[in-house]
Amino acid sequence: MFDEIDIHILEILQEKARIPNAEVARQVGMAPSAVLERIRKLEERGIIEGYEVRLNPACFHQGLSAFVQVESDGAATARALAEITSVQEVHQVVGPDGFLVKLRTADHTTLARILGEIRALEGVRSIRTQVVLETVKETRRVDLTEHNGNGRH
Amino acid sequence: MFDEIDIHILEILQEKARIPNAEVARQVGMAPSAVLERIRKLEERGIIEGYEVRLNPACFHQGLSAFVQVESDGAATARALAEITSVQEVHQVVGPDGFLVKLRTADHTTLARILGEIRALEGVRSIRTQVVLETVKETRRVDLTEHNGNGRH
DNA sequence: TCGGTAAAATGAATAAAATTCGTCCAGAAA
DNA sequence: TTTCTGGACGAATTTTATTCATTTTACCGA
Repeated sequence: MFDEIDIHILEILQEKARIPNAEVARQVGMAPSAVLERIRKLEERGIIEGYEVRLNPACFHQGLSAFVQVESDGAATARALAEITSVQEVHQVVGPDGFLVKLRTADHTTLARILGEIRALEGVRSIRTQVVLETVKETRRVDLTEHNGNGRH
Repeated sequence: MFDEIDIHILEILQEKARIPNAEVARQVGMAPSAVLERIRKLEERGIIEGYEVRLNPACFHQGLSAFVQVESDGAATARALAEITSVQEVHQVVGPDGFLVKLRTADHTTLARILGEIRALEGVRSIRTQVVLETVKETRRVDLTEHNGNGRH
């Protein structure tokens, strides 16, 4: 699927995605055109899903996070949850709780409103909310260190 | 803090962070140099925290997600949790559960090992694990639509 | 071992973008 | 009104992106 050079490129992009391709080429010691070709193929294969800017949520009145256990079944509920803009994540989990939802809102008032919305969704039997006091770690980085050794995948 | 043009720029970058600055300038109808200056200031002010590539976790043997409620107190536990590479998120939550941890591993075997590690951490009284069957939504995008009206912030 | 073949890397050439900087304009302050 | 300040502009220059013909590399079968 990919080799060590691809991994190296991905590591660089994972750190700073908006650096010029020529700089990536310099760091991996290859011609820019070759690196460009590799990145394109990684994109085509769906290994690279996209590039995004990481914003400081606190700057946008989005400082309050919460997790909600939604006891419900059925994909309809999941879809309805996913449509709420404050909802950042919806995971179907094993067990009676059904879905685990991650929220991000401005304040407690907004949180209360969103929780009301969720409770009112069809199929929702009960919810249990956990408000986040402090986020100690929050990354989405994929661990690439394991992939350095093997050539193919 | 920022105006509508900044919001517009951030919306564009949130969609596709690796597009050329000249293209951003075209879309917002300004000179590339002015857009560059704005982006720099957004970075300096910490509004833009960085740029990252979004990888497909399934391509890196990271297809299994789980949430773990770690009943514990003390920042030491949080720090220890954060150091585990499989741990993607550590949130201190209100209530007896202490910390909510998000994991990403290759398979059930690795998950079991990591859970053992967490259980063995000093100060951890009990853990409760929820394995993710399916992720319906997973985004980190900040909702910028609310910020279109007001000039200052 | 020896071609033969396909995928990938190179490097040159050109188009495009990034970056710098002097200048200008508008609004705030004196 | 005058001065000051912060952006925006646009020209000039450096750097990159992108394409493509050529070369290299790796692998396979005879």
